[in-house]
Amino acid sequence: MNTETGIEAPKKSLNFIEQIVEEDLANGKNDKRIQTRFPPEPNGYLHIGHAKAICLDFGIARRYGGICNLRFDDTNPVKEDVEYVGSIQEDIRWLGYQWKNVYYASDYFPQLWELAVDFIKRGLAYVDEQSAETIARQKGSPTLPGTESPYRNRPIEENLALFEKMNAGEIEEGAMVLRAKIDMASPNMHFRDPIMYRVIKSQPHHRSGTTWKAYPMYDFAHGQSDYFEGVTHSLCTLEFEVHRPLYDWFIDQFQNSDYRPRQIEFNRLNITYTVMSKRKMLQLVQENLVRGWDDPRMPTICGLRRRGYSPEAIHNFIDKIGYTKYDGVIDVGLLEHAARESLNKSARRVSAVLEPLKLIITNYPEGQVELLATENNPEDPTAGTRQIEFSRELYIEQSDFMEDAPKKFFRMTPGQEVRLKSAYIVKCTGCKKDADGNLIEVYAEYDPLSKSGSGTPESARKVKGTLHWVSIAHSLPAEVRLYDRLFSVENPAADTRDFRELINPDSLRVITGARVEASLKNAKAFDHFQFQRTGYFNVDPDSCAEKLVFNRTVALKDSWAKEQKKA
RNA sequence: UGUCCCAUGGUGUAAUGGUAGCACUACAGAUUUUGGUUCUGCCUGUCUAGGUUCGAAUCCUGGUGGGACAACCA
Repeated sequence: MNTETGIEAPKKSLNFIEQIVEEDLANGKNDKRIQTRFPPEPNGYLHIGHAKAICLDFGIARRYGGICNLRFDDTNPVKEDVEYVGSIQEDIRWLGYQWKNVYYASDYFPQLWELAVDFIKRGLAYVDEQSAETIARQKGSPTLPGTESPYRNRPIEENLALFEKMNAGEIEEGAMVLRAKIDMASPNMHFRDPIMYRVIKSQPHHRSGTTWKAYPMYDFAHGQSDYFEGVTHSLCTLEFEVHRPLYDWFIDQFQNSDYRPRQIEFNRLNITYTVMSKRKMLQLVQENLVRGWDDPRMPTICGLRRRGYSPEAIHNFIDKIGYTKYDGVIDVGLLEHAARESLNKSARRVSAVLEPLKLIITNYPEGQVELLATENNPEDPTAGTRQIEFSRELYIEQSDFMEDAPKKFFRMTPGQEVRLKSAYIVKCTGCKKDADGNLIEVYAEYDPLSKSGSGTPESARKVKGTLHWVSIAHSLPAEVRLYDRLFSVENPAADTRDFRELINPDSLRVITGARVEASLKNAKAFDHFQFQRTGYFNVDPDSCAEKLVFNRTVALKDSWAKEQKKA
């Protein structure tokens, strides 16, 4: 998949929604028009679950030559904020999609009002002035029918007058609502005279200000908005399945042509070791349990972006998980795999030593500096090479040295040869410790004939291990942030404990003393790299010339670590 | 003692009445100047009981298990 040009990868089989769309097309439904919409409520940042919906909504339109509009579902001024409108648009664009039009449900307030008035005039709606508690009680339960409101058969003129008052500011919040007159005994709870309008006076609307005091509810606004816009396929998640009969009912009351939008529900995205609810994410942010909506541990689009995920990685992931009606939980390993798959092809390989240990090449001339050529990306022949500095004093990774090593330890240990990546083969000769037995430095001798790429028999020698390194004098200090899963249990949502108690205390580990190669000096925010043998990293926006800051997107697979765990 | 939805290896997803396949994971091996990548091999699956059919993962019925619905949220 190429998100830049919008070319989708060829697919072997259709998901159930694509099948419906193709059938509709084959049957000439809606004049063979395909129109979808992405309808976020501007009350939070988009997350990977939204990305799944975005890929479907925009993807269907793109694939079948239709259009997809962005519609902000802003019918509740209490919860919504302009703050989110911009970030939502930015995230959609970043994913590689462009909407045909931007709409706001609030743009339809006049039309919806007219429609509601029409419902009243036709005896399909009434103003109820009971309290929320009373209305809830009368609703019955899923197994018990409800009872009718005493206001249910109010004269039409009275309903019209009260509805006007609701919007004129003459009625207090909670004092009156407009309800559809359907069936209080319906086995579907949503048919028990659902609320169409409520009064909100405490908060101005982010777009319409104080023009309106009565605001439509989701069930009355959403389907009608779809209808006004000409949506043909209204795709949403499974929890709206029970709403569909009501969605259809409202439209049945006024539609006057063959056209009608069709709601289709698919499964929500759940991923192990994270939470996908806006409410919980908001809590994480507000209670400073993470550093913001774009904290790299968050499953938000901006968090994943800051973490170093590419749009391609997210598309790869979404393609792998598919769309069904089965409500499962995706292994976060699949998301990580998608990141590696994408970054492996694109990330420039660089040397970075996270936990430095001094290595002295005792037979290398003091003061000498050599420039060595090294590949930028072995997976991409067009990526070319660059020069790196080699000298007598280097840093290697602490974990790459062991004084008493097991047989399978193919790294630096006294008496064993290893290759220094793109440089020489060296043989460890010993190490030095302080009075407390702490390792200070390691010594090795290099084989001058073994220079990488020199073509000598010595350079072609088979050596078990290859280590990454940086020249001390030429390396740059850096802060490196290592992330792990935010939660320590697979499914925080299913846990009985408060989700905040389940946060992984080691989800962020900051390394301040890392050393990286000189070529990273001018790396810019969001540039991504592979730190050789370690993982994929990108430059955090906190980074500056004085202090480079990197985020670990995802570690490389590590079969040595696996081996050690077994032991 | 309601309505609606769902059930295929550990996870996710195909097969639309005709050989249960793919991806991830795990495991084993080959290659490798990243213990990465790549390649090969391999384990594991149709919730259950009936029925229809020459033939059922697929259609029907009953069970079992899971989920959604009782906001003046979306």
